[in-house]
Amino acid sequence: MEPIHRQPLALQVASRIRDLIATDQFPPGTPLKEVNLCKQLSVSRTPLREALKQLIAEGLVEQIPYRGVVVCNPDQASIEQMLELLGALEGFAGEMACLRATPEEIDAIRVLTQQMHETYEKDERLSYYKINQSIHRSIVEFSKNGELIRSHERLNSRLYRIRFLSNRRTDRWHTAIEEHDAILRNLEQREGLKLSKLLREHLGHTWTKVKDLYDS
Amino acid sequence: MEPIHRQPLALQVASRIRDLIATDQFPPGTPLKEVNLCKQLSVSRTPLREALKQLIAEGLVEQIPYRGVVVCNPDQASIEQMLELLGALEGFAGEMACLRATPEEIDAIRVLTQQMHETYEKDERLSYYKINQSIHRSIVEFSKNGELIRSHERLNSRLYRIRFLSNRRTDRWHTAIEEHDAILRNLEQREGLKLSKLLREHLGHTWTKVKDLYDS
DNA sequence: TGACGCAACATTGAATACAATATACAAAAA
DNA sequence: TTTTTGTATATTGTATTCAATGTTGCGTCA
Repeated sequence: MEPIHRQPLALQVASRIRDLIATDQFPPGTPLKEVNLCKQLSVSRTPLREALKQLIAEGLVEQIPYRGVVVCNPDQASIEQMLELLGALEGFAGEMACLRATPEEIDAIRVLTQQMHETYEKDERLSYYKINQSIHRSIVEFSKNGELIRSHERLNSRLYRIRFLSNRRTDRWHTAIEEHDAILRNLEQREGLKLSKLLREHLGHTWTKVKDLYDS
Repeated sequence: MEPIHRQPLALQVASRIRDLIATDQFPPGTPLKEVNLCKQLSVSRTPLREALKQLIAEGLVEQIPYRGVVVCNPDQASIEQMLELLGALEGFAGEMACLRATPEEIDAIRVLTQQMHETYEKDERLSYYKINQSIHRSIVEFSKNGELIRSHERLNSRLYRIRFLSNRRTDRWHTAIEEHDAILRNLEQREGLKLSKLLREHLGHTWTKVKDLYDS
């Protein structure tokens, strides 16, 4: 039987703060002062500090001894590196997915890609963003490699905010959808190497979008 | 001037425990009881708990609520997945290193590979193991992608123990060295794709070695 | 004799208290 | 006026205390 999963306070606190960062309620640079947060979340310092330790390990916040932790503000260079790595991870995941995904799983991607087209027609940016995330996450899942899935998840969560912001830009939207069509096609035909290349390029384009955002 | 880097107690404790796990002094399954460890390391429970939280995030130990944390004992499947991912990471790193490594850096790999040959002649297993680790770590560093370097470092540390144990086996030692020669050659000629393939295969062979160890 | 329940113990989870360190501001000296 | 230094205050780092939960073992009852 499926065991009951408990949720220690520290874990709950951690995911709450993660969300606050992802949704830009704690924008980069925000100092996370322990006593303040304790009051806001109504927990004591111990679980809060344990939660912060997690976020530090994830690279979402950084700590300076005796000076507290602040929300990370990755510079252009490290965002580029993160996206480069994300591309490598997704590319590899795609390669594995071509070997291991079931036909039903590929169907699911087909459905999502179709839905993505619909959001484009209706000009629904938020839905588009979420479906896009789903597709990428699904492909990674279909690699059937738990370690890869976790690594991708962690890195992706650090990029969530910045990609969300860059999603506002409307240029390249159409191209992105075409790329997704190509991704689907290559997955269907289990063309691992081509799919891998496509996914890496796809993420590369994301970087140029983000870069524009920064430069403007 | 170079600032003095402070090392909060929790960090020091974390790396100490990491070492104890890597060197098999805390073999898989060892329960890490807080009060015991506190006495052994002469720290109080708070920094110890924060250190454990880090190790949990790294996947080196696992926690069951109200029942403590134990050293992870990855099964064959997850070791295979970890090595698969490690291969992907190193493969990608090799590709990038071909683009970004300086001639001096490639020289360094040449020296290390030469030293590796010497350890083989002298039958020095431990030195061989360490030089091997250095080479792989260096290639990853030469990718000049900090995120990639950190991801690799973390995953590699989780595999340190198991690879150390499998290093005892003497078969395949010679082949491994030949592979390293090929790796060096392709790096020298900046053949990114070939190098990537080689590194992935190299890690794949590691998996068969580990698997033998488990099966026997 | 075996199973159930209760109680004592062990261990972790959370909160609070205390110590160490950094920062800011003001006062004094050059 | 500027620089320096000392002190007050805020904040994090660490230790200790208290509470909640899980486990074990013994005794009792069927």
